[in-house]
Amino acid sequence: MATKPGIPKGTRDFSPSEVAKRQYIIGAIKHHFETFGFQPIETPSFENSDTLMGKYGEEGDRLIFKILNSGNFFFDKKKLELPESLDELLVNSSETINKEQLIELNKFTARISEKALRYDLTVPFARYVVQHQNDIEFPFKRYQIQPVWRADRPQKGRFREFYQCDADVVGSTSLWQEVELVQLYDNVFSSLGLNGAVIKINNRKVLSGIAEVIGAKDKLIDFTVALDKLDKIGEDGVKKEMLEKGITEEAIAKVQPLFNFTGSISEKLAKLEELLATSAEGLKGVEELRFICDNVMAIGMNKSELDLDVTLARGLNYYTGAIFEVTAPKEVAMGSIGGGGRYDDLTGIFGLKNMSGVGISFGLDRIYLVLEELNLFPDTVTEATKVLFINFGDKEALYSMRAIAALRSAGIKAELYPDAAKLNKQFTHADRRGIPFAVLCGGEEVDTATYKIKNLASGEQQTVDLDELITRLG
RNA sequence: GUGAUUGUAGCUCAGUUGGUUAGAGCGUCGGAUUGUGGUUCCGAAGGUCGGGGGUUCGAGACCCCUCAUUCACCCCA
Repeated sequence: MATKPGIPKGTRDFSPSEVAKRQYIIGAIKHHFETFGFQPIETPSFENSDTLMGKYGEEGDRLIFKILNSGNFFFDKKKLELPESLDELLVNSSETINKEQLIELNKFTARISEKALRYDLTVPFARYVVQHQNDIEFPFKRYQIQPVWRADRPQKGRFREFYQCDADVVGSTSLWQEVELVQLYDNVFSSLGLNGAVIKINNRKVLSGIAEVIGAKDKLIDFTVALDKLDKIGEDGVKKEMLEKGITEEAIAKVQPLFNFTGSISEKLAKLEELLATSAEGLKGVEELRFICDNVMAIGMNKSELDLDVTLARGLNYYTGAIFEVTAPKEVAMGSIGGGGRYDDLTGIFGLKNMSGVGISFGLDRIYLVLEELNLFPDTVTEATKVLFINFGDKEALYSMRAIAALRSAGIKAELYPDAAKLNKQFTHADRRGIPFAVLCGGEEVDTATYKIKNLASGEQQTVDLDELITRLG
């Protein structure tokens, strides 16, 4: 029985035109990564589970695709033995799992699954840096464009297999890196023809400072997660959530200016400086932001905008300094198309201390959707074959093939229809492929050493010799 | 993990309070048309109505279970 064709949920097939457009974006990103001095690395699709587990929080661990041991490993009886404490879960699946059982389950899982699919590019990069530290010249600027996998429940714009395009610098705490990364964002988006991408910047130290000032230092995560939703659920919604999380009304009142945070970047910085006057860490964050923003503005931007956004709180788990996020121009409601930040202890989890990293990431899929919506893909991106030779039979095909070889040497994409099918069918094929020219070589043309070239858009056709044919298609 | 949504031809979808042989458009294939396509006309093939169970004289339609799908939340790119 034939199996019904299908692919796992959250995965996608890409058609030739989709691949062409994706390659166009990747090409632009790669080009600018390289002009900024980043070098490519690649890491395996799957890592040892130990490398990945516990690096993304409880939620993250759940979303890691685990690979079942294969081959002889799978039949190791000792490894397959299920702990007694889990028996009741097998019998009664509605039973909720308790903490001890969870630990047992994790141990069991670790025995039958020793490898897992890469969840992001940052952790494998950290592993790479530590493992190859003797061979790396620091500061190390690397870029990496590879797919990652998450056992998420897919929805609009979210997949279980998707590409990340990351550029990171490790081994330097200089804020000039942050300045450069803003420029890198600007260059890539500007070269893709995207006007008005907003590069938002914030600083983790500022967020910590705010939490310190309001006396809710232990609730930093709750506070920033709530604040991050400002443009989504509004001022009242955020306040309500903060109250629910146990942040006092008094504390919220202290940061009232943050709920209506407008003005130029320097005005915003002044406001923050005032607000954070009692927090040394907060003031440090303001200084960092000022350095980055002042220098970016002094150098100048292309077609993007820079904005200071205190509601930016993404990736709090590891960011320690600058936080970046890029949103699409306002006219397309697409949200984030890139993000990044600085993490002071990138490699600590693998035993290499004092190695600061800062990096950014491009959201390929969303950039694709934005360019599509704004009709910014150049027509040439999807152009494939330039000319199709109509097949009249083997004798004529041989004659055509000689011309095709000459055209290909001249760098022109040319091909022969493989079968001597009805002309009707061959022309239809050319149309559907979007091939702009057809060449007819029948008995007459072979005898006179000529070629009949037809422009499929206009319908015009002319009989020419080989040199003229190459000129016209070149 | 939570809450919804939708499953009918290769694709997009109709299908009336439950009623005889489940339809359309597009696509595919053939023909008009073996030296001229993208637009015309004619014809054909293509269905376990997601799966299982139930109600009924009768189920694509109603009920239960299950699987899949899409969307939102959580989280994230």
